[in-house]
Amino acid sequence: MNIQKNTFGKEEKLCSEKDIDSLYKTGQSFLNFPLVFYHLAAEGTGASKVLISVSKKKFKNAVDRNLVKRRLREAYRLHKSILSKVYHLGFVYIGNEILPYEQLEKAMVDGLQKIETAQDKSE
RNA sequence: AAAGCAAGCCGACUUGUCGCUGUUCCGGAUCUACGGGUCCGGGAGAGAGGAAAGUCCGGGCAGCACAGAGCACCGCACUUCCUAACAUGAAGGUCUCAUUCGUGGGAACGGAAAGUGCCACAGAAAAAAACUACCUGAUGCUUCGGCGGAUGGAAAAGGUGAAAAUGUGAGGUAAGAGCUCACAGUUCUGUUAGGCAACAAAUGGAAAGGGUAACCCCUGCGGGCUGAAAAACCAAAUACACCCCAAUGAAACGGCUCGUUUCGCUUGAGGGGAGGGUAGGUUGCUGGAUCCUUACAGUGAUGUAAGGACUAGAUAAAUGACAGGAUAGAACAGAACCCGGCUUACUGGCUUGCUUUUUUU
Repeated sequence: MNIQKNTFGKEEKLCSEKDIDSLYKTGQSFLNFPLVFYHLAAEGTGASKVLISVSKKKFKNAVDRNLVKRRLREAYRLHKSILSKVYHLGFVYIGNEILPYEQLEKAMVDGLQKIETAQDKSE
């Protein structure tokens, strides 16, 4: 059990168009199948903000997109304590099939750890 | 009992842990114009569908447009009814296809006697039909027996075709013909009894030169355009244009003056005001042609009355993850302003009706 609560409220979601633009243009990215991670160190305090994207091209039905997004959100919620700083993050799902939660969780953990080490190096 | 067909209904359970979005209550902090608002913590309770989908029709609602009328364009087209409205709704009629003869499906169901066009192939001819064969038999020729076939008649026969001028029989005729008659069929129409009506039965009269309106067209009825990314409100920084104040000017170089350069003096440095409304926020937004139950009316769609209920309101978009139990890793699938209908997708199950087979009485 973490001391910190594993919440995921509205203030942890990346909504502003400006922030999304800057994340895609100036942020760094890498692939950890089935996810592409975008990350950018954010200023200020508070919680990291997260953007989750599942393409309409890959999943035609809204139900399928929602399922994948929910699983990704759950995986992030349970493992976000890996991050030590404040970031703007973007997760883009590029798989062609709906993967079980176990695989998504593993990919999420690896990805978050990579972000952490990459940011340490750049500083 | 099993199988098949049709119609209708249900559309998924439960325990624990963590988590998400509204509502409401309690406590604390903070702001206040004392109405309340914001934030934090905790409790309670609520939280996707029968199709939420496709966006195919119709309406509410909103904005814009709008004297009136006509044309064009688009849609609809048997009858009556229901409805806020529509029909692709209900009930019925007609035609048509299938049939186990019970019934079920389909209809692109106003007009071809307003006009135009078209009717492949075949056929003489596809709309005012003469090819063969039939009747008539001029002039001419003749061995006086006839030969020949102009002209005209004729839709009865042949063959072609999806379709050839209503069918059969009789009379009639030069040969024929609805030319006449009998029976039958088609269209229009009068009367009588049925039905609100479409229609349909009997009976009388009239007419008949085909199909195609899913070629154009004609007739009748309806339709303003755009959709919640509509619309209303609040509104920071930067930039933009406007108004006001403002001049023997301003800025750069320079320690200062002169000077030089640039800008301004109709085009405005600087200050102020008031705009529009981009990021974002609030309203729209969920109490409604609402849902449930019962009774009554109706064949039915549906309507009326009474009682009860409040039942998502998100904004990158809330229902998930893990572990366990029950046949079990359960189909199609996720609200986005709201409602009525239609269409399409589908797991498992239930109910009703009909048919067939078997068993029992």
